[in-house]
Amino acid sequence: MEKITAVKGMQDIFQPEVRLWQHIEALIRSEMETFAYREIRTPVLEKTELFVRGVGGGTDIVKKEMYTFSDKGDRSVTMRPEGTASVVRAVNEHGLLNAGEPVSKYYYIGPMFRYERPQKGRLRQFHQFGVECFGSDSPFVDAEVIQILYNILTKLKLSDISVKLNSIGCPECRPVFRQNAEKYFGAVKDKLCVECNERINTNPLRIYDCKTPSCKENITGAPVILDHLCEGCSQHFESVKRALAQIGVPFVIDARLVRGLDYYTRTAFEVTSKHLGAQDALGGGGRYDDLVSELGGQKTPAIGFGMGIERVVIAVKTQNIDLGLGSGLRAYVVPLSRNEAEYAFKLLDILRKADISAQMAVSEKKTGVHFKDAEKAGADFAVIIGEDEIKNGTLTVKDLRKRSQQSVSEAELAAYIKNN
RNA sequence: GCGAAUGUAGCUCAGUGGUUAGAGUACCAGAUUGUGGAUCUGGGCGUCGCGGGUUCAAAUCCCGUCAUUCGCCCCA
Repeated sequence: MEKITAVKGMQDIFQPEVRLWQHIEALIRSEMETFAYREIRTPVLEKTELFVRGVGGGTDIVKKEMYTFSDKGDRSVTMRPEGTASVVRAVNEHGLLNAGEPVSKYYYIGPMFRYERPQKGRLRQFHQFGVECFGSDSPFVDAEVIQILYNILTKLKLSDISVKLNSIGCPECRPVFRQNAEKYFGAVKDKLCVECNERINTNPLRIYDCKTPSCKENITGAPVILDHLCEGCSQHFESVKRALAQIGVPFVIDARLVRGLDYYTRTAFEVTSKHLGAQDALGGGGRYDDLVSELGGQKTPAIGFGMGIERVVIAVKTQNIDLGLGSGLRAYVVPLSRNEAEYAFKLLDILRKADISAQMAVSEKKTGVHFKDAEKAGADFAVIIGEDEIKNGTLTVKDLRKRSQQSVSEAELAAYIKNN
């Protein structure tokens, strides 16, 4: 029989790593609580049209990376490649932005799908934590959103992360920049790579982060978007910088930072880590003041980001960060022979009813092996019941970390374990 | 979509034409018949990714295929 394996680019997450996932998720939820964001859960499957219009028909995501297929009613559907479009759709569909709230703040955690060639930190099914804040164009909201991402990564004890910040302007100032850029790059056209030559007309911003050496050389001296910001965008950008400085979020200006999705305006940011591979962004996002209206809602300013959970996991693991995540198992109950098994099962129940995570040895083994098993299971204590214990009416509780043991009565057992 | 590397024991890997394919580690048993991070002794472990070809003989060479990994691209 041929073994059935997981689909390419999709992976199983299990112990001990799943512990880290749970920790990250719990941290996200508590952080969202303090920042007053509420969870939103949207379907994994959406009408294809949503992403074509939302993400942008010109992006690689839409052009070649979507899991798109026809359902039995011959409707084209797509497994979501990112979260923002879905949230905007949901929010429009249910009129959530008309509920009278000053701002509507949502977050989500869930799987995303992109049909790409897998490599380190890049999968076909990956998980994103994302935040979307609707209804305000205040720079404080930009700062708040960036702070959320920064806080979470910092609370995971990640070092060597850097927050990159840029403004890519708005529909008002971008055309001017575009003209200048086209003029500049047009002049040095033959020194740029093939792809960049295409970018001159399609998306000149992308030339700025091209890695081809000859392109890099010719970028020096090229017009920079930051010099072309209109009065409004410029002031906004300055305010965001001041707000970040005020709350102690360190950042660097990266005039070459561009985001791959079409919908961004003004603020663009990204957090990178040195501990990943070529895919070094842990998360990124920006402002999208026109997306809500482009998807049929009222004109609503908004900003958000997405964070790749797999990448955060990689970063935490390669930095060997100790987050103090144990197995969670406290007690391992060991009946030394069949004669004590029933009593052991009763003890197990006592512990569990006291909300103590407990497990019981179910096969007869040498005592030494039981201790090994208990350690392997990650238990803090082994509770031994043998002939002697039955005779004396006590239990032997061994602290596997301290390697010490003590006689404890049945009545004291739960309290003893809780207190040690 | 393009480029490169790698697929041998649960894990990490050695073995580049010649008997029954090895090591470390992990596992199991015992030394230690009720006490786990040490030592020693013994033990099991394999469709050598899959399919085909060359050869007296293939884990080893050739072709194909699949998978994984890393990079390009792109992005989380």
